[in-house]
Amino acid sequence: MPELPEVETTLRAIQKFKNSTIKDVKIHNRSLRWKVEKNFETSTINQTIKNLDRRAKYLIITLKSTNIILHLGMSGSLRIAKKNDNHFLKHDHVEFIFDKERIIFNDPRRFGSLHLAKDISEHRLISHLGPEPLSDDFNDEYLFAICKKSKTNIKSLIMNQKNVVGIGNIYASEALYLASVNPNKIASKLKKIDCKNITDSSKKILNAAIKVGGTTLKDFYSADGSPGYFKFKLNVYGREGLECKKCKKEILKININNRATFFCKGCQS
DNA sequence: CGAAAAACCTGGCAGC
DNA sequence: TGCTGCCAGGTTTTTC
Repeated sequence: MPELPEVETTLRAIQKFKNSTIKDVKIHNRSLRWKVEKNFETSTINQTIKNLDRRAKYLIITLKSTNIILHLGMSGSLRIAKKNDNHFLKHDHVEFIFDKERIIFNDPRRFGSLHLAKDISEHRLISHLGPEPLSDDFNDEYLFAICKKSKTNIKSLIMNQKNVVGIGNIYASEALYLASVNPNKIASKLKKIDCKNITDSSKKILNAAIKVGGTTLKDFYSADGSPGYFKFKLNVYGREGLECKKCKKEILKININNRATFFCKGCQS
């Protein structure tokens, strides 16, 4: 479900818990992507949240003596409920309970994860990650240097979190469409101007998606319950067989690395 | 070594 | 209705 804009939307919805104290933690199912460690509850209960942040698609909740690293995986979401509202949904795996409210982690496919880490940047899930796509570090010079020495296609390259974080399957197709670059193009054959178009387009598409609360395809809702509206602005994703909004040619669907990939055969030839 | 494929899970939907 | 097979927004691990 969540790529960078959806995680960012979720972060903004739970920012209000800064300076709140976690009164209780209930874990109904520890079997997420990895087993939640045994001391998770004792390390987090009665701790005050000092800060909430995002790195790549990870939510970072900083407590006094440790950090919670939360990943939503493919199908995870957070929702905020009143403390006394006992409405329980299937796949509600973890509850963080505060004075008056609860944050509930729901994840049907259980690809999400929860970890504790004293030092975030040293953690094995974080340490190898590339630059944030919205930062100045993700620019044409940087991307061009990586592309030059890569034999893989450009879509796989920008989805590889070692190269740049936060771009998943939907926004990879969308960014390359906006940049007029064919997703199957071998990275080393790209010109500098292509890289400039790709970095610019990525930032543009991610910012636009964040602005409207992410993309709701099936089941993404922000923690405050509102849906993402970006699906109405998708240019190629899920539009196979329809005509391109720019050149009127057909939008095609192909497989790259076993992932659905959409592009216009006119403007991305 | 890098790149491709399999693996982790469940649910929804198309087709029979 | 119910079964089967395929597909799904991510990332690590295994295989080639």
